[in-house]
Amino acid sequence: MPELPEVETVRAGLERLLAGSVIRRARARRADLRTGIPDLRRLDGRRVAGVRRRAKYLLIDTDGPTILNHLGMTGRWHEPAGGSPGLHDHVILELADGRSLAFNDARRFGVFEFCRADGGHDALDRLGPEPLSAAFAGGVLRAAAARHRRAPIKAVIMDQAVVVGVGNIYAAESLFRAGISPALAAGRVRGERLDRLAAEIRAVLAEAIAKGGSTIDDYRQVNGLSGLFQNSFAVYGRDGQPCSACGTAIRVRAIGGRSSFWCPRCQR
DNA sequence: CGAATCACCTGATCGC
DNA sequence: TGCGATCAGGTGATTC
Repeated sequence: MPELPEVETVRAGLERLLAGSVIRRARARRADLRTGIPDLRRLDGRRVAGVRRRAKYLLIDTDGPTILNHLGMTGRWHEPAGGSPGLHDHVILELADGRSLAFNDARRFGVFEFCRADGGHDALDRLGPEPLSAAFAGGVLRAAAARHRRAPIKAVIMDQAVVVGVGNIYAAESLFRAGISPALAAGRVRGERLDRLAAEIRAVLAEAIAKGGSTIDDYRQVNGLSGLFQNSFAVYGRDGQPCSACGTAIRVRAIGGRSSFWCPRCQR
């Protein structure tokens, strides 16, 4: 579900709601999600310093532990109606001012753990550069394509060890903008085209953040609103519809086990 | 080693 | 209307 733009939008919303607030009582309503949930009593009485993002992970800093949270496919943060938890509200943060926040995750592919304040955690150790940082320089995709030359280019840009934050939607959209077929072996994409692809990844992610992410089904901002970028999709979910650039029908096929949408004329 | 497949879990949707 | 099959935005373990 949530890729970098959605996680960044949730980060901003959580920051607005939580920064400076004191957690009166934090509790998990089940023992685990994708991984075990630690004893959240360590958060009781702690003040939230801020909310950061690394890749698709949220890091919620307090004057005690730092929370490491991944939204998985269906994770959402929201303020429960009437303050009482609903179906799939797995973690409840009751704040000293009377508000409460819930982490809801129907499929339980999410993560709710602690990590070191410096970000030390197994899940964070092998992540590639942030796509919107200077570390995502020209050579990153060239090196990755050389290393994974037989893999489809779409699988390479979705590999979180290569560059973080790109999931199935933004992989499809950035490949369309770069004019590259998602199934093309990475080793057969010329260096200049990889540089163009890196630029399009940055552009599409930045545009999507500006629109509050993409809402297909589950994803919501913390304030409950949908994102808007789904209205800007060129190919994702548009199989059979005419390409906005050339009119050719958009196609869909599984690549690397994921549905992949592309224009067979614009993308080679 | 790299690349492909499977497994985790619930819910929405589709075809019959 | 009912029901089983299929699929969904992610990630990590396993298999080839």
